[in-house]
Amino acid sequence: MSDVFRALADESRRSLLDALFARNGQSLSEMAENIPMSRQAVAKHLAILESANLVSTAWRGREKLHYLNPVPIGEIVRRWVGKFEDARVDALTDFKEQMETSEEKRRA
Amino acid sequence: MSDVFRALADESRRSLLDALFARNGQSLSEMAENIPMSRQAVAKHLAILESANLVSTAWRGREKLHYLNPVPIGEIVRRWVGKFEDARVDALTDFKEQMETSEEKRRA
DNA sequence: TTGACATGCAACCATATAGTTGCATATGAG
DNA sequence: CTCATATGCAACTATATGGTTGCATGTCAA
Repeated sequence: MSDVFRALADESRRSLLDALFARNGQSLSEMAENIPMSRQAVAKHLAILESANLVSTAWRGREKLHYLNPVPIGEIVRRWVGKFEDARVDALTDFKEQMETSEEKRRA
Repeated sequence: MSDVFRALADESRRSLLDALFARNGQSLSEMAENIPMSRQAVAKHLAILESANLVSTAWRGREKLHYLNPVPIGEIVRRWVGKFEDARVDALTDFKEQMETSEEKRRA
């Protein structure tokens, strides 16, 4: 999971995911053409996304095709983000109560 | 949004969020006691979380209390992650179709 | 007032990260 | 076969990041 968060932390990588979202199954050089970065840099980013399981790859001849794999993102949402989402109301309630308490203290 | 992703990328920061989830409204030194890191390092992490709007703070006397703010996480889920989640079936379908196509090519 | 406690600020360090360039290798086309 | 294309690998650089220590500032309590 840590790999997924770190992979998503970089803007370039997120735009690569966006590019695959717009058109799935692109080759490396194809993706490198549409981003102001060297092919090698793009290859590194894609390798990171691949090792985080956010993209899957398949060779077709000498081309390496890249496919979006949204499953890990969904897992993160369910396992980790969902926890905090559920806590929303309680957290805000706690916060307000705390503010009121300290307000009383201040006045006292 | 970029700030949120980068804030969540670090394991230490995620465990700080976990700590606040376990008990909301902790002070800096309180949080620093429960993590093998200097108080100053924890302060930096909390500042990053605060500027990403993942935690809110309130002063009570000389203590700075930290509160979980799950709203940005929810927004990211809806605006960005949700997009890829919705694409799941299509992406996998595209992938399979592509695999079959290349398989046919290979056999031909 | 004085001292202890909570936080802030700044300098510094080691390593990780994002990017580059150059060259090697493999595959498809003519 | 030969050449252009697609990717991989490796070395190198600059900057970002996560951490440290030391000292300054501010607030509560005796």
